Amino acid sequence: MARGSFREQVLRVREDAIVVSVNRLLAEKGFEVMTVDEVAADVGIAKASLYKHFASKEALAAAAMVRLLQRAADLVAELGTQATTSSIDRLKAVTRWALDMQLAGQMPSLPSQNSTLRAELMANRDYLDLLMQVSDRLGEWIVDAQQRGDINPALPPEVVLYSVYARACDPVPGFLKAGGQYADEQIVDWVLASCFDGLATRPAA
Amino acid sequence: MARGSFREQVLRVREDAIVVSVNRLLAEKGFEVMTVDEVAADVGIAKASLYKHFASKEALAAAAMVRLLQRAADLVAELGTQATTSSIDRLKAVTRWALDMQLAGQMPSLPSQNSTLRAELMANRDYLDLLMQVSDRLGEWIVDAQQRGDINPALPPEVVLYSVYARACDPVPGFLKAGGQYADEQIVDWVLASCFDGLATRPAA
DNA sequence: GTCTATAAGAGGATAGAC
DNA sequence: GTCTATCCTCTTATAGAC
Repeated sequence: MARGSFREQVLRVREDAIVVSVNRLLAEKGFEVMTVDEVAADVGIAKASLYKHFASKEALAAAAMVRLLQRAADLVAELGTQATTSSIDRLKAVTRWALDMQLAGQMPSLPSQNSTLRAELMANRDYLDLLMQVSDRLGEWIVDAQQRGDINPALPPEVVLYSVYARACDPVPGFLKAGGQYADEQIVDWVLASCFDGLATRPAA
Repeated sequence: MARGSFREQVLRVREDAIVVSVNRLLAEKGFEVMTVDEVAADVGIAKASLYKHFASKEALAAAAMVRLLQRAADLVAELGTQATTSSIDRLKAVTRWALDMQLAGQMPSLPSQNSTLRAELMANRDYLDLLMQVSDRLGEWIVDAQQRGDINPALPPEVVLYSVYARACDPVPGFLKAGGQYADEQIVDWVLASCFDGLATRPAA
């Protein structure tokens, strides 16, 4: 990918700073509560300047979501190169990454409910392409893990895939962190364990 | 509890109709996207009349949340009378109820993020009392189930409690229902299984 | 492309008649 | 308590100078 002229590079850096701010604010307040004024203030530029870079508040948020999915796709690609890592461990690694992001306040909350953002995302080719790319790869790992006996074959791969995605907006880590008595790593371990091993006691192998 | 005069009974019925509408709209769109105009239109009265019953949009939503918690408390109390039901089965029954409510479009989405509603709820005694009442009872069952070897004793009861609560806003059932190829009961069974037994294969007992 | 200033409109809340 | 009509704030988005 060509870097373009110096001006274009400056532009990309600025837009990246905007998207980083949007990502953080989305994680903190969600799309509806976040205002464009806040974004402008956080970035340190005038609101009108924001609209020179992004056509709407939805486009602003969509850019953050695409960036997030790009990071997920990068992680998935990297895990795919590690021939020694099993599918189940790859799935756990992705889930752990999502939980880490969430606890670091960098996981924008997905709009599962009615929202103008949802409509924008469903019409965004970059977003949909990345989502499918990641989902396909995770789907392969899930099926492989089921064949190897590491994931319950009674569950449709769809159920497993959605369960992994759902960790990104799981309120449990936030509740535990709000309590203030556990370290982030401890929280992630517990949530990971409850997700893959369940709440019930495991029978002896 | 006294029923009061006829006028007061009519009032209660009307307010209940309002709260039912609010509950459904909260489940459908969430607090931020829901508008008071929509509520008024759905109930079939003027917006100003709504404000004779409830002081604000937050109070409106809080009433719906209190009603939801009241139902949860009723269910928990009823389960508590069934001496033959084990703690783990009681916990599963509560979780199943939450999933049923969600699939029926009657589970208002909890405001885990920044929201004026959250502040209102944290100042609402009815809400907090009910929440503590339900949490205490669920907590007892969790500890008992751990002692009986039905719930993983390595998990703090807090983690288990939050995991049960989190099923109320789990996006997985909604995703599966949106796919349209599974019956509601099937979806609930899968989500329940993944919650208590985990995604990983269970070793032979 | 960045700014200041402002348009345009949605949505929460209320006035006042009945 | 219910209505119609209105107020007013907040927020998205843009106009126009530089």
